[in-house]
Amino acid sequence: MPEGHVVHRQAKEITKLFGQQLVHVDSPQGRFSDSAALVTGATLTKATAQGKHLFIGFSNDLNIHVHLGLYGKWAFHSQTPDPVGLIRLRLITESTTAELRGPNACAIMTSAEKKIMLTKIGPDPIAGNSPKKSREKVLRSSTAIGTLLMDQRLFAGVGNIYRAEVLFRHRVNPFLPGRELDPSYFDAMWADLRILMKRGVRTGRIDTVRPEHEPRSMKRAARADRHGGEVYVYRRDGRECFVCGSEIHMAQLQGRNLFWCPTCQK
DNA sequence: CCTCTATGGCGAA
DNA sequence: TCGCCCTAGAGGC
Repeated sequence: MPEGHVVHRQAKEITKLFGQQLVHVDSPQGRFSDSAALVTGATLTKATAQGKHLFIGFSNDLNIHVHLGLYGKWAFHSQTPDPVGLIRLRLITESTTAELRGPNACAIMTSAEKKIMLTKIGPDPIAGNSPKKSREKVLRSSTAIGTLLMDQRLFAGVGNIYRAEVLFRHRVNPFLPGRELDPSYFDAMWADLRILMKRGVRTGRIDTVRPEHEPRSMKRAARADRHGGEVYVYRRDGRECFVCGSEIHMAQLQGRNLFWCPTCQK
């Protein structure tokens, strides 16, 4: 259940474990069997990420496109375990096995098809893509900035946690229409997303709390919310804001839970 | 054991 | 806006 930083980590991991090797590809579950047959035995060249999309490239110009959605998961093993549960896709060498369960998307595509898909995904802060077009669209839009931040054509790889946290860190109200956002705030938030998400790629967790706001009562080693890091507002509804002490609020926005501090983010 | 929830996104209505 | 995809952990009984 990843945001973009996790997918970038997985791309690096798959490249490290399988890159430039002949890989056996199969689908114990069966749903990917026909496609797996098209790449099994070929050399896996490199895995790359754009936003939350993963592309696993093979020497025969085919790619496996994976999107984990809410439930998808990769598991890596140093042996080949007997398949347990529904495994959509396996990558197997003599020394390593990767198992993919529950992805939203898992499909074969040519490099030409991959290229078309990439044009639809939008700029990724981790990849260092230019936010110019996103900036123009956001600053013209009547849609709430909290909704725009979840639009993968504008902010590829940003998910519900980074959305809530970047808005808090810049004290921006989630319901503010994009066109009422001061342009300097767009630039500051994009730059901040780059920092936060690249840190997430390194550490594998989402940490957004500045040192001066860290709650004193908690030992550093003991801190870590359920998502694996320490945050200001995500899933902290009903608890005290680290900055002002107000109660963190939660509301539904476009079917997703939104968290913010009504005092800090007026 | 059961129910609820989730870091996502698609397509139908 | 809703249902669905489809998995696993948390929490209640």
